[in-house]
Amino acid sequence: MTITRQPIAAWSEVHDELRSRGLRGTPQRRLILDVLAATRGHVTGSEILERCRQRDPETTPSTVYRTLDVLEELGYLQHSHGADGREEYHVLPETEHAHLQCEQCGHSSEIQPAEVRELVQGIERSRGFTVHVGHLTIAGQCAACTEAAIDS
Amino acid sequence: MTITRQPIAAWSEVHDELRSRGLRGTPQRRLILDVLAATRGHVTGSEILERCRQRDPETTPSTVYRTLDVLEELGYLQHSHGADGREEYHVLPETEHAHLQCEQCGHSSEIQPAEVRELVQGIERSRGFTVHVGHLTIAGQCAACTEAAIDS
DNA sequence: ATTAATGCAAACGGTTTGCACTACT
DNA sequence: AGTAGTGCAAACCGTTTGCATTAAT
Repeated sequence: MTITRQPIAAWSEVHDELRSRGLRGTPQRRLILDVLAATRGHVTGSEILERCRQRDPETTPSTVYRTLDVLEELGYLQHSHGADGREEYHVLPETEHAHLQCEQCGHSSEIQPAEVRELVQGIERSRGFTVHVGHLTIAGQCAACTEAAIDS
Repeated sequence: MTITRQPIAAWSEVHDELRSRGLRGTPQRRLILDVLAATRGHVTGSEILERCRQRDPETTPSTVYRTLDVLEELGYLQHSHGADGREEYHVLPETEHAHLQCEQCGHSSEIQPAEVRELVQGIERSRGFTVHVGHLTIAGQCAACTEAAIDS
């Protein structure tokens, strides 16, 4: 017997959730939700736009960005900024995590909160500053690029 | 007797340094260097532009940004991205440090490397990832804004 | 004389806006 | 019918670029 987990995010329900809040379900939003359902981790706004356009070339930036705003207000997304300064959306309810972004190759990987807990707690204790772990991006050079640099 | 420390950055010498590298000293660059000399910590590119314009309204964006590029190449500046995604220049040779940026009020304060050393070393050990501490911005809510939120 | 740097003006890229129109409820 | 959402087109903002001109060496 195979144990199948629930899909991490119940994106199919979000559409209904919208309506129950007096907002509206539209084909455009359904498409955006579909794209998000097929997305893991983090994406930029323009990436979402592009993926929507692959499926429906008519997709408009304003609609996408406005919908992302709504979804963030409802708590389905969170955004932060990557090392290049672009808006980066985090698809929830994945565990909140920080990012490690290589400035050489641009690759971005996740760090679990446990790995940064000490830091976070230290800052919260000493500064009274509440850290948004999901908004934390640590830039630098990844192992692969470091090796490549040594080899050359 | 008063002990006066050397100015942290020898900005007055940078102009000469430029020339000794075959680059050129110009009044525009001198102005930018003056502005930088009067700057502590971090500034965005557009802030530098604005400050230059206060002194010389003729200042042109391209000149400023190009000069900042040059200065960064020479190692006098470093840039990262704030929580709002804008380019943030760090004036050196201040000690390299990370930033704490409040998403409510926008205020940004510095964290010394010592405070993040454990984190940094942990990541470097476990991931082989070289962290650029000077590029690290931790977002969240500062003590003042947290209090304000509680009071209301 | 050489060539780096400037200033202009235009383009960029991602994102946001105003507004008339459409379509969900 | 009422109002949320759409699409368009234009604006936005910080930043970047090409190119002819200027000026530092």
